[in-house]
Amino acid sequence: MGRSPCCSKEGLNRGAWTAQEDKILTDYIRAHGEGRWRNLPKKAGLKRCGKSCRLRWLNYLRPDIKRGNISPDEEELIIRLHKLLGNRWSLIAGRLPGRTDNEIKNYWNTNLGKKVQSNNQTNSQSRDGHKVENPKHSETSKMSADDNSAFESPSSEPEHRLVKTKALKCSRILINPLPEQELRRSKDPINKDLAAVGTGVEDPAPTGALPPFVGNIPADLLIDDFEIGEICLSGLLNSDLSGTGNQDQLNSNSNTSRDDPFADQSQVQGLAWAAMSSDCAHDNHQANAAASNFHQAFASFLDYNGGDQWLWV
DNA sequence: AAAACTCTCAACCGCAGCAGA
DNA sequence: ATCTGCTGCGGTTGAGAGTTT
Repeated sequence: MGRSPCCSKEGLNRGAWTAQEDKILTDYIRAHGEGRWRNLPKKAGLKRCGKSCRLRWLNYLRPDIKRGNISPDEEELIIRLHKLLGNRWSLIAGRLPGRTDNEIKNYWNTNLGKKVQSNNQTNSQSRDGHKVENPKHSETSKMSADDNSAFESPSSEPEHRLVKTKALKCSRILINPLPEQELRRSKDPINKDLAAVGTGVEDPAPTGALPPFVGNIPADLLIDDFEIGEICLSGLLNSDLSGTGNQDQLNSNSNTSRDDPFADQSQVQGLAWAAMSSDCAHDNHQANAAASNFHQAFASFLDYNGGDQWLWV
């Protein structure tokens, strides 16, 4: 039983691509666009499986691809992102324009994994005065995507970062920046606009008429087409993850922050800002109002989604 | 010079998620 | 609700290049 193979392997070329195959594929995609990979080889006249074409295009032929020469900045970002996300190579690649998940994965496995591992060992040695064997971290490059050890700090000190372990695509977000009664009272068109902050979509249904909850979702948080992981990452990446700076601030809030991940208002506002595209927030007043409401609404949203998909790292 | 060994990275594989029927 | 097909992801492999002995 099982699934049928993605394509018949018979009569297909395998292994390294030739320059001619590259040209055929590139020309075809330029003419017809990406996608429909399964039918692409037949239509383009390539003796390759669709999957192979997709991979070749995404990892090698795409015009916007940077190849090689990963800069120290990029390297540092990869390390930080890997600490946050583990082996979520596609998410990491998404933060590095022009880099592919495959390239980053390879780079990690051949360079950074070893580097990070040796740094951890050095830290362990210097901290404890002797070498400490840490099997989990000695296997960094072989970690599976589900291995939560990727989120563990080399230190035994608890850190307090919240990471969504699974990417979550949202379809709509509406942040109601004012108490419901106020909105009902107000006929001010600005307030009407405010009700749509964060959506980038057409005027929603009259916000004052919204029920307190839509299903289990608080009515003041409806979400439109963005990745929750993106929001969190934006906030987190704008902070110093190296264990100083904002990290200290986070730690100092740890008593409350474990129960309420966004107890730190500045973090909340950062997240809210990340969630709102500039074309949605018409001025600072709106943005601030939305940001403060985002706090409560997002916390409710987290509860709604169940805490089990969120990890403290 | 050449055999042995190591490293790099493009490509492959299997699985999971999603959408549409 | 279930099935099917497509796409995307992460782990793994292996050919070829580079280095060492």
